[in-house]
Amino acid sequence: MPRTPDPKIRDRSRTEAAIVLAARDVLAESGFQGFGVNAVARRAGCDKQLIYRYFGGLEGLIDAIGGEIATWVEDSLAATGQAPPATYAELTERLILGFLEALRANALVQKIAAWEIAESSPLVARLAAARGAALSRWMALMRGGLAPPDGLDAPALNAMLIAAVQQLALSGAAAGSFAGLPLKTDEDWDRVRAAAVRIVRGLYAG
Amino acid sequence: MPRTPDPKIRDRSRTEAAIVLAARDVLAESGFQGFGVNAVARRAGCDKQLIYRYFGGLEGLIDAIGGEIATWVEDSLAATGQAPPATYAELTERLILGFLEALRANALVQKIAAWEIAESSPLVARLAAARGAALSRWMALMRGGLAPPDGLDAPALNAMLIAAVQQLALSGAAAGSFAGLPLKTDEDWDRVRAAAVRIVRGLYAG
DNA sequence: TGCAAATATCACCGGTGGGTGACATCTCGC
DNA sequence: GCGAGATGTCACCCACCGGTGATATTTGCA
Repeated sequence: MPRTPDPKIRDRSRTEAAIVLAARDVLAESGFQGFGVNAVARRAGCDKQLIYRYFGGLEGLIDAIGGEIATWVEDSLAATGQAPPATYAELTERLILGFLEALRANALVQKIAAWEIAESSPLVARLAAARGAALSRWMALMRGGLAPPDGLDAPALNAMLIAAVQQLALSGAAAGSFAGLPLKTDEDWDRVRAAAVRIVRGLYAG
Repeated sequence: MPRTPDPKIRDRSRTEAAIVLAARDVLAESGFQGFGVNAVARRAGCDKQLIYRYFGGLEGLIDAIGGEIATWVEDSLAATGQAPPATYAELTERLILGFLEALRANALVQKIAAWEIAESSPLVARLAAARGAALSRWMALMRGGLAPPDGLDAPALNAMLIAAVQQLALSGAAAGSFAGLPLKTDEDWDRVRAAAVRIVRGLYAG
C-alpha cells in the first residue's frame, strides 16, 4: 500500500482535481495564449477527452477555476486584520493597502485583471465575472458604517485609487516598473504605499 | 485612367502601406490573439508571402507599426495646448488630463498598454518599447522648469496618477466600467477628470 | 521587341489545436 | 461470477497557422 495513492487507480474526483490544478498552472504560467484543451490535458497527464466528459469543455473548466478565486478574498481579508477603523480616511487607507498586498500576492488574479482589458474572449469574460464578484464582496466586507466626507465624489476617487494600485501591481509583476518608477524591491513598494497613504489622507483627512 | 489607382497595378510601396494598415487594423480589432501572417494577409487582400518578402516576417511588421506610434505623441501634444503652466500643480494637472484624453483617443495605444501587462511575447516587447519611448518623450516635453514642492515623493505620486488614469482608460474601453464606476458617457469621464484634479490639487496646491 | 528583374500568386508541407467516436479496462452491485 | 456502467485511452477528422518553393504576370530597360 503506497502512501501516495497509486495514480493508476480510477478515481474521478482525483482526476478532476488534477485537471483543475493543471489548468490553473497553465493559465498562470503560459497565460491565456497557451491555454487549451491539449495543453491542460498534457499537463494533467490525462486524456483531453476527460476534460470534455467532466467539465463540458474549457468553459466549464474556467468556471471551476473561477470558483477558487472566491477563496482569494477570504484569505486576503483574513490577512488584512479585523480591527474596525475609526474614520473614513482610515478605512480607505486600509482598503487600498490591503488590496495592494492581496493583489501582489496572487499571480493568477493579477493575470485575470490584465486579461480583462487585453483580451475579449468568452473565457476571459467568465473569469472576469468571478473576479468582479469577489471584488464586490471585498468592498462590502470592508465597508463599515462609515460615510465619506460631504462634497467629495468618493466612488470616483476610490475607483481612481484602486485603479492606480491595480495598475502598479500589474506592471510591477510584468515589467518591474511603471513610468520610470521601479517596482521590485520592498523599498520600491514602500514608496508606493506612502504615496497612496498621502493621497488618501489629503483627500479624506485634510 | 481611374483617379483611384487600379489595385491591379503593381506598386510595392502601395502594397507595403496596405499591409501595414491591415496589420494595424487586425491588431486594434482582433487583438494580439488573432494577429498572424495569415490574418494580416487576408485583410490586406494580398498573399502572405509578401509580408515575408517586404518585412521579413511579423517582427519587421511590428517594427513598422511601432514607428507610427511616435506620431501619436506629436498629435496628442499638439492637441494639449502649449501655454506654459505657472505652477507645478497646474503642470501636473494638465499632464494628467492630457494623458487621459490622448490615451482614450487611441485604441491601438490602449491595446499596447494592456498587452504589456498581459502577454509576454517578443512581439509585444517590441511594441511596448516603442510606446515607452513615446511616453518618455511626452514626459520630457511636458516638464518645464518647474519643480515639485519639497517633502513630496513626486515621482511616486505622479506614477500613481498616471497609473490610475491609464487603468481607467483601459477598463473604460474594454468593459465600460471599473470597480463599479461607469466609464461610458461624457459625464462619467467628467467625474474622473474632477477626481483627478481634486487629487492633484490636494497634493500640490494644498 | 525581347528579355530579365520585380512583383504577386499559388500549392504545398509540417505542426498544432479543438472536437468526437470507438475501444479498453476497471468497479461495483446483483 | 458476471454484467453494466463508470473511468480512462486511442485514433482520427477537420481547420488553421507559420513558413517555403515554384510559378505566373507585369514592368522597365536595353
